[in-house]
Amino acid sequence: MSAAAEKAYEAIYQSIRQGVILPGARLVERQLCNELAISRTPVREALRRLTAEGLVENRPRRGVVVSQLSDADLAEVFEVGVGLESTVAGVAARKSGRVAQLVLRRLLTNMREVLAQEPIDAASYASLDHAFHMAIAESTGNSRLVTMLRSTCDLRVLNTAFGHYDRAHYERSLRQHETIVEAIEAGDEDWASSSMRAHVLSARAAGASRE
Amino acid sequence: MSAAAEKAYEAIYQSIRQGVILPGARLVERQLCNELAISRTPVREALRRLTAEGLVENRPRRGVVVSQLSDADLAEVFEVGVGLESTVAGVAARKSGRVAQLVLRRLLTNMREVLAQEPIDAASYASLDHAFHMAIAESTGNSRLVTMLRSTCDLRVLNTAFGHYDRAHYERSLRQHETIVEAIEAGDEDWASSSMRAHVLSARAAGASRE
DNA sequence: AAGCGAAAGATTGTATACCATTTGATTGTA
DNA sequence: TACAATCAAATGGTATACAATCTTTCGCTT
Repeated sequence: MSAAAEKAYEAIYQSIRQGVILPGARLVERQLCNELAISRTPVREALRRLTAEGLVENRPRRGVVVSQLSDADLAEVFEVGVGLESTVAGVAARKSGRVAQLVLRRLLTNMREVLAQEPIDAASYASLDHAFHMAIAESTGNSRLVTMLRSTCDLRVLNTAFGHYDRAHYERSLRQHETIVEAIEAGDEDWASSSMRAHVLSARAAGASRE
Repeated sequence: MSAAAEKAYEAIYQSIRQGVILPGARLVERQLCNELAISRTPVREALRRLTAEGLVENRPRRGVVVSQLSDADLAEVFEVGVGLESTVAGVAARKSGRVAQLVLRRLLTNMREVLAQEPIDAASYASLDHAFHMAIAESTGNSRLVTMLRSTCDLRVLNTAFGHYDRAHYERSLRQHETIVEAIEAGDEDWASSSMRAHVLSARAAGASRE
């Protein structure tokens, strides 16, 4: 994907991630063309890529809309996440190198700083959490795991989940992250895998408790 | 994706799946247009979708080629597959319905028929194996699991793996399939998950033994 | 003869024009 | 007033034309 198409993808992607475009909003091709000063072809290409990644949905002949995460969708994401994340953590324990582990440590430090504030900046924590999980995935050196995790470990998912977190939830989340890093550094596959599994399941439980 | 684009996608997809177009082959847009009697726009759309799914690779300004599965790729696929497939089987044990289970039984019967022949038709078995794993994924009702499994449970992967199977390997594979179905029918999540995990790991071992 | 370079051809990337379908409004009728 | 039919505007789908870049080939120089 090159120049114009990449530009369109980045622009739309960031707009969705940062909430400039809200879920349910319709994306009109010609409108995006005007805003980005490019033609429809690369815009369409970007939209198709976003469709493949699940950020938008394509209703044939009716345009694309930013996808909403229904409760059913969240359930699906967690169902996938439990298995995928624990696999990722296990592989990371076997394969991650020293530099990747330093990145994880750095992210833990940043998370602690966010939780030291009052009130807690949920968006910042979500962003760090996302970076944390993706960093673990990247440390496996398995590009397929990275790609798959990207679609489940979505910032919108995290923001939705964290929307109902209280301070205790955040602090538990941080402690779990610390444990996961410890397990990875120890190279203990089972420990890493299990603690990640527990982490995801507790996040699901915290999210579900709002119902 | 509609009409022409869908037609292009199906045509190219099937050509790759059925080996009409071999890995490494270059796909030239205008050429595909002539064969399919449509314009470049839908052809390009199909190619981008195939790129997203990993069947082809896109070298900017240099066209797309059918992706080759290197040994490293196979290792990645199995690394993902071990976790993903066992998750899928576990969910299927919890959620799959009667009709889905009948489909699985039917596939087992077909596999037995293929193995009753001499020599074994590897392509037929690979096709059934693919259908079997996808059927389990679909029985979970989780569209994200289905999408993800599609990219790991690729026919080319299976054909590569089965390329070195002997009769004993095939028969072991069938027995494992039978066990998995039994576990799913029993609604036993752990059993289904574990037996699927064992199944994938033994397939990996059988493939690796050729080195 | 071998190697380098430039030009021509091929191919992808982008823009735009045209067609088909959907959507929404307007008008006429019950 | 409510409803339906029809027409117009909007919008996505497709085709094609143009631009940028890569590849190959042919010719020149050493």
